[in-house]
Amino acid sequence: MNRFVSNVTLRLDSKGRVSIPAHFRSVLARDGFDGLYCYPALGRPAIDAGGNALMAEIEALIARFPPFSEEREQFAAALYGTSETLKMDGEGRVVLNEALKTHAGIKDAIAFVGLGHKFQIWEPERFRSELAEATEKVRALKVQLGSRVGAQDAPGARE
Amino acid sequence: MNRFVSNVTLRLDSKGRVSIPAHFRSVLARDGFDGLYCYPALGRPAIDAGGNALMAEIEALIARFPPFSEEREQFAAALYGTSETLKMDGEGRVVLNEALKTHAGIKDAIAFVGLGHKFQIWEPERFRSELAEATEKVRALKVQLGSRVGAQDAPGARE
DNA sequence: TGCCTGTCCATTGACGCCCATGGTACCCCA
DNA sequence: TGGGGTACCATGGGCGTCAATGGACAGGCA
Repeated sequence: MNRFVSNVTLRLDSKGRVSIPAHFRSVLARDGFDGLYCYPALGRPAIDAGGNALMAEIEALIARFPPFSEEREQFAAALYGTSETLKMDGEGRVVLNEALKTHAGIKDAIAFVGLGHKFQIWEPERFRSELAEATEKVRALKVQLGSRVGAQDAPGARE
Repeated sequence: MNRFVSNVTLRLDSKGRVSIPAHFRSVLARDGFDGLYCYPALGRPAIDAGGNALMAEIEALIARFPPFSEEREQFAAALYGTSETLKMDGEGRVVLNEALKTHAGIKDAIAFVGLGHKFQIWEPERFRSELAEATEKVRALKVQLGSRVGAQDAPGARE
């Protein structure tokens, strides 16, 4: 498995350290990345985190804009400029800096949320409400898809 | 046979483990997936479960949205973020985490229900009533189809 | 000198892995 | 066709390992 899936919430200790879930660590290791690449998520109170796959995706995103264009500069600043590469200690823990914690409103606990090629770091309470909202949207889309099936293409069976 | 069919109900042991029905296991093995990919079913108190085929379906759903778009992030959180890849022990058993059990209202027994390319995990009592309702719908639909069959094609298997 | 950071070790509780058992359905052979 | 044997499957339980967490200790920088 080379995707980040599932979610867990872990606590920060008195020194501000937090364990990266073992499952996520193994994905990072398979990805060949030592440490944790992360930056404040755009437009939401969370932190994007991952390894080489995430970095490559960002690079591809920025490369779509012509060199020296204003968009490119802005994207580069917003993503690269705010990125950090956190070191992991021998037990697989990291410490977030103040900027990241402030952005996500993190105090003493963290929700790790797998998103496939990357994962996000949330303040647990905020994640709960975000998840409720997201679930509602997915359900709405499912209904929409369901109404198209039969009239249009129907790839494999569907619930 | 590479489809999940039929239904059985099995019991959880004192450690919370439950055997995946041997027939389902063999389908998973043929699918080349080690373990069990699963997530809370949308809009119903059940758990969707399967292997690579199911994961590919989720991936396709998310891939419809551009990277870093808000929709994609939310969908990924709702789908990947609530997914689990459960490990199977040497005897083909898994243990469900609390989130999944709560969602489906599972206590000490499980109904495994084949749905073709995936299967669902239900609390047995709830499944009985769900099945009764579904049977009624199918009967109604069959009448409807009967008038169309011959004029139309019947698309792939469906729940 | 004092604090922050990185490294190392200890604890404990959960989980993975292994072996054992009982029951059942199927098969083979008389 | 019936009886015995066998193989597979669901289930139970023991035990070792690993993950999450807490804390001690040694540099390095201000």
